Amino acid sequence: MDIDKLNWKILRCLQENARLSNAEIGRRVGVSSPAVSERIKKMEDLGIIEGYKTIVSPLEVGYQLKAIITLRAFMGKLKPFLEKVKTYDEVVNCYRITGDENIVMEVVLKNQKHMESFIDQLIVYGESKTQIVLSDVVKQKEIKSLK
Amino acid sequence: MDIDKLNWKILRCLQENARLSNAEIGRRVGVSSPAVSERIKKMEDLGIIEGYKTIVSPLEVGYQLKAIITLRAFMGKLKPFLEKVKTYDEVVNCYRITGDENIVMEVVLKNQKHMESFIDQLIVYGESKTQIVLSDVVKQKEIKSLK
DNA sequence: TATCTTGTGATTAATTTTGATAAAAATGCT
DNA sequence: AGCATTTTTATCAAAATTAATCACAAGATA
Repeated sequence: MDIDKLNWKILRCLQENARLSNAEIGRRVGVSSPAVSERIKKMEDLGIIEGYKTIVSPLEVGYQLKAIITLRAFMGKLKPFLEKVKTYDEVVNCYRITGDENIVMEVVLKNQKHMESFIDQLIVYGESKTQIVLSDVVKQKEIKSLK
Repeated sequence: MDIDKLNWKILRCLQENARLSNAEIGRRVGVSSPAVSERIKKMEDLGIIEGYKTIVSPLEVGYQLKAIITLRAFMGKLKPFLEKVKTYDEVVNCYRITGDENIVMEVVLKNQKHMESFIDQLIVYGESKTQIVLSDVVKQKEIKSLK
């Protein structure tokens, strides 16, 4: 598909605020609202748009800590972990990666005690390394059109 | 603020699909749409809701690679980097962390050449370590109410 | 020329917003 | 505790806005 200038303009609006109305987007990008609606639907169908998420502040809802945890899985333990990780409420992002470690996760935790018990759960799957997040430098930045 | 059962129900809807109408959310959680509207506005004002983002597929728009890059900043180079990183289109997430490395970033890249030139830019700020993302195991999972 | 795509404008249905009112919860006083 | 007052928050209804759908026109494609 051709993801043209107009679609990028629409995507820029939607990435910045997914709850904008089609009419408002249309006003901003200079096209009618049915056109916006149709283009959004098509981008959804094509998988360009994967979804619309609300960003909830972990701090405001009681998660005092954020951490990056990497895991070097034991022999035969990677696959079981890939299944198990989906059930952890604490894990907001998890990637399989190349290199020494197999997994990197972003997790939210209530407090030190919660962190301790969470890390304890990982022991059976491999060696984990925890790095506490001090601050968000860049958060959920939009994806830009490439030249 | 009391983030009660009803607000969590609303947040669950919004995290799953930020573009649901207030009326539809109201139907699902059993209140009128003005009630939903008012509660959402209050959660926005209080910073519980940080925003509404559209998730764009990096692959579908031409970014073939995703990577996790950590940076161990040179003496005096951390602060300049924290400013510079905001200007990088490739960086979709960036955290300052504890431990050996100071920074962990999630980046999207067009190809190997692009990766090479991006990593080259980092050399002046510190030692970087790059891990290619093989797959998303868990992506942007919603934040749950804690018991 | 014929066909396919995509935007516009119009119509109708649905939604949001606003203000008025009522119910519920919290607060204060005896 | 018991009761009245205040505050908060929900509902309802009307008006304004928006979304979905349609026919049709303008370009692009074959």
